[in-house]
Amino acid sequence: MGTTKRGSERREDALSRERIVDAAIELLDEEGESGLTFRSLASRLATGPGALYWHIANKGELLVAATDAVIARTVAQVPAVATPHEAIRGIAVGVFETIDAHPWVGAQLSRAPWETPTLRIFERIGRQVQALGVSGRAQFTSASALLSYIVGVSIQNAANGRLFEPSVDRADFLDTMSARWKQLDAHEYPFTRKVAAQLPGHDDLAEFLAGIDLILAGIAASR
Amino acid sequence: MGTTKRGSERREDALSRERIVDAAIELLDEEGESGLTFRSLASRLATGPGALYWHIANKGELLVAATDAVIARTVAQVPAVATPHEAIRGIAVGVFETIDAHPWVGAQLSRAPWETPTLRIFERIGRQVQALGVSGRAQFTSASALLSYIVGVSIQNAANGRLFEPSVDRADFLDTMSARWKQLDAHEYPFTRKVAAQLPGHDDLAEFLAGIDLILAGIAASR
DNA sequence: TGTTGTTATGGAACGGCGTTCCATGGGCCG
DNA sequence: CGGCCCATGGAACGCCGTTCCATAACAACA
Repeated sequence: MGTTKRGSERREDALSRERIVDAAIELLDEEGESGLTFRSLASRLATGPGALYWHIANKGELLVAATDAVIARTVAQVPAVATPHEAIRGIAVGVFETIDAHPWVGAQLSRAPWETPTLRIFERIGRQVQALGVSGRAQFTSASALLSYIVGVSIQNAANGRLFEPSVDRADFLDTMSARWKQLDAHEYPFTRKVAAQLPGHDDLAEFLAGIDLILAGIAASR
Repeated sequence: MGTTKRGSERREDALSRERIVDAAIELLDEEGESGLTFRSLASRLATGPGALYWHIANKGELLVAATDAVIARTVAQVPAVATPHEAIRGIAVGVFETIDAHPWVGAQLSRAPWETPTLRIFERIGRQVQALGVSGRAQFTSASALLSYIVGVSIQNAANGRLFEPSVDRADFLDTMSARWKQLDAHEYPFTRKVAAQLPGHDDLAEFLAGIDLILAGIAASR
């Protein structure tokens, strides 16, 4: 692996771990997860696949690095607010929107759990859980329940967006889904059929935050 | 695609969608997600890769079918209990244990959301939410919050199990993780470092159920 | 400035993947 | 018995991640 050393200026177009990771993020955002290959990445950087391996061990490491770069930016941008409750909502919204904008981040978070990206989120949540006054052992429980919920819902949400072509807009998508649910077997899926009617006009982010409030209410009730 | 027709008995070793899916499940359980290839599957069924495509459109469909078979078995085996609260815990435990035993099921659930397997779980949860007395619009919110939490935590848990070789046992795993967390930067990760001490002796399933109770407490509080 | 050794590059090649193609065989119906 | 369609399975295509290695760029020293 390469450690670019010395203050001396190497060639202008020199590769570096950072340049590679940035290009990978661009590629993932533009072409989706399947658009990132060592060949496409190399061609974007005007080099060959072999050269990349001097800076990065394998594709897994590349994906972790790309995810970490994106998540680090996210947690850094969460606005400071007055109450822990609001702060947790802020983190939740940040993660939700990040994964919505970069669906590959979600997939990566569940594929490689408890890597640095996950820990960044966990840490931010944990501090606020502490600030809520949750006692010792319950801090871990509360923080990891929130983490799992936030990441879990965000992934589901982002995956939904890719169920149909990007051209299909949100209202049409919900209508299609609702119609499909209504055609399910009446005996096997009574509940799903009933709530299908609620699907159009459904606000994912609001629903998500309502879930956060549910969990926070639970934490408060059992404090 | 093939529709095996007629009551007549075809050759003894005839392929069928069902035989293929069963063999795929075996392969996934024994060799993990990367162990399932059309070639390995064909050789287990003593045929060639091309023959499989008569019964199954592509690998995605195969994975959905395999996941659905496993999840269907799971929801069918959830024991009947007295209260909706207990019933939801029962479903949660069933899903948790299924994904723990078949980690590939978890990956698949988040990759292809709102396919039949997810709907099966959603339906069971929804009925119990209804039985809890949750009112109209809140039913959807509550059921999908529970679904996301249950699937999200189960996936994280199963992924943890694959972080190290299967030979490493659970206590060693938690010790290693705890040690790693304690070495994080003191200024950037104060919370994570503090709860690292709680990691050994940590009971994932109990923690998971505690989170369920948190959410149910929240649902009850806001009913 | 010339020489030497390390750092870094990038093209070629390897094995394996999902998928497609197509020549062939088994079983039913006229 | 002959024709036909369902079903089979092996070969081939184009891609992937990764490895290998010849060689270019650069730093240090004579």
